[in-house]
Amino acid sequence: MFGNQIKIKLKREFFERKTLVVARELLGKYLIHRIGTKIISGMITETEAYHGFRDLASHASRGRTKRTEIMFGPAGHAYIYLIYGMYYCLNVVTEREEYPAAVLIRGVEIDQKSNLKNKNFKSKIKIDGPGKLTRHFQIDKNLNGIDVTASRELWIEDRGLRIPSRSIKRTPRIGIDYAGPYKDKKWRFILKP
DNA sequence: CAAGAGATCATCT
DNA sequence: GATGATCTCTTGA
Repeated sequence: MFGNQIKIKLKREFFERKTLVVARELLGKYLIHRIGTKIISGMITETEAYHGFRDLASHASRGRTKRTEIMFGPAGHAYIYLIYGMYYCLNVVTEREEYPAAVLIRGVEIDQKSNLKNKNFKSKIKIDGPGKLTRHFQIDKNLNGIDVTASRELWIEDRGLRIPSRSIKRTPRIGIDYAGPYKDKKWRFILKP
């Protein structure tokens, strides 16, 4: 049986809000990638917000280009790009059209079942880092631009978890030392273990 | 443990 | 031609 677990695909309105709110509220939601009959899923534990024209850490601060176009588009679409020649990063676009913003999904926790001598063990495994995450989820450029609120391939679910604010940590974002006054903004959200 | 470097390429100058 | 919203491995204290 499937039990009575709530599973609600996040709608566009969820992503049309302020980027910092979306980044905060994505913690505890479930990222799902379906490849044929195979499902890869995990609970989101770490995000970062990139928003506005001035945020020097955001690709969009360099202007509207072919690559960043998607960040200026409607909320709920995936923004996926290649970084350092070998890793993909998965973002979801937020806020209104024409305002460039997205949330980078940096970490998830997955359930892993291992079978050892006829005994089933369930364990949680953490995947830290956007590059490792996309590698695990088998996400690449082919999914760039996809509408995560309509897709049956890639989406995000609410399974009814409420995350209290005391279990959330905020820190500056990673890998953006060049971002001047924006490098110290606490726009990274982490679900404490 | 911390620090440094290499991998590797789409995107922008 | 330079660089980056990263990761992994190596070196050295």
